[in-house]
Amino acid sequence: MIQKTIRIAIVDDHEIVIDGINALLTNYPNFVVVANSTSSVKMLRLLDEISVDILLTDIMMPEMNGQQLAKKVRQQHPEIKIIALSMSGQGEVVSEMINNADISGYVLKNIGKAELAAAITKVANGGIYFSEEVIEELKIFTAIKKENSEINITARELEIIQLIASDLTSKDIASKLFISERTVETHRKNIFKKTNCNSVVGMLKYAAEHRLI
Amino acid sequence: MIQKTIRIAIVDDHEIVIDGINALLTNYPNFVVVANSTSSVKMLRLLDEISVDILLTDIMMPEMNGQQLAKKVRQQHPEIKIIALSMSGQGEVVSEMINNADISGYVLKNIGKAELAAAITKVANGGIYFSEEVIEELKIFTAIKKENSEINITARELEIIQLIASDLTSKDIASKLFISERTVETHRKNIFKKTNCNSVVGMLKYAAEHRLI
DNA sequence: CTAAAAATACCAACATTAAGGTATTTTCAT
DNA sequence: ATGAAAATACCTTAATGTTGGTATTTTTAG
Repeated sequence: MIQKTIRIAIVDDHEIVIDGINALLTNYPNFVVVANSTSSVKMLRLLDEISVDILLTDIMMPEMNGQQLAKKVRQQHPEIKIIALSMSGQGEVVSEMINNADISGYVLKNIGKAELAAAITKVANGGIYFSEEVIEELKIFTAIKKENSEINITARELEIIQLIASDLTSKDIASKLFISERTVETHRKNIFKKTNCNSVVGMLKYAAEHRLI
Repeated sequence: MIQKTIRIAIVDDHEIVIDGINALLTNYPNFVVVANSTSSVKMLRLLDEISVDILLTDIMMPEMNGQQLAKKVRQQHPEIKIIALSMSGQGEVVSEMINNADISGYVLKNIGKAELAAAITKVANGGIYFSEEVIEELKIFTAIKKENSEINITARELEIIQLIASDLTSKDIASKLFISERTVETHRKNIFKKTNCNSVVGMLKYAAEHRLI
């Protein structure tokens, strides 16, 4: 298999990480890093001028985060393949990146030389690459999502949950939503039944676990 | 000022970061990186064999975290100066590192070449170096600590708070602690008064803000 | 040792919540 | 337009929580 040169751009708000990736990639002659930036905004401008095959981007960054950057890049430069390179790999973020920013890969920063090279090569050849841990997180997130949709908390109930979580009494909630206290009580009751709880604390835990608050 | 060579060891569970720091430091001829490891346990063994002036260590690591490593290094090699290099710089961790592991510096990973070099030089010459952001976090943490000590939640009350937070009723707590329900109610009352709350949710928020749970 | 702080326990009275109902009105998709 | 789902509202009873007390024992610091 003939390997043509793969042009890589790197965005990460930590200079150390950029230097690290560069150092990792110098061992591979068919990779060439053509752009580096600690600012996602600057990178977006750079991509208008430079021809790039693969964008390696961090997720948590100031100004513009990885999700926003990825979406813009997909719009403005659909030929560029994106690999997210993050510390955590939270299922929610991964899911959003896949569904809304159409990324081709997602790896964690504890990645080694060989794995990173493999990921880049695979994505450059039109494939996808997701680290083991990322896939795990995604599975967990998908399971939570599924459970949420099965339990089917209505929008109004969600609103009530969030108001309870912000320390309002039933009376407060009733007057805030211009409904009767009885109604709030009914919603409470239904929420408790649906979430299988018998106290506010339990409900809040449920809500936190299911990313409702 | 004559600069003698400074021997540096680097521990970070992310290969990328190690490579990055190495890359940053190659510009400075009086720094020499004598040891690298992605494992804190391995680094501890390495330090028995190699002579090192400065240990740059991550905080969040598997097996043995930065705090534990720093404490052991202080005991076994008191001549080695330690600089923590972390993503977040949470006040609590910083405080613990200073008070229990006697570190000489704490910088964040968004640090640039010049600042890292300055930090290492300063510490190598017997000084200390803490990033601006770290000092800020430390101030916030100290303020919370002070507020905590002023409000003076007793150990028993803290225990009750944590049991409430884990979704136990007063009755449950009473039987768990082998005390009367009345006593639990009294503790509850006192906690609410001290924290200026009038609901469990408010109390939990207070507890979360003040790092009690 | 002693005084202060903390933990313990109880009472009364009122407020709120939980859990069981039933039932009407809106909203929304077919 | 119509039937199902959601939101609305009310009732009752038992349980739990809140708030005001008082008071004894244990621990701890000076």
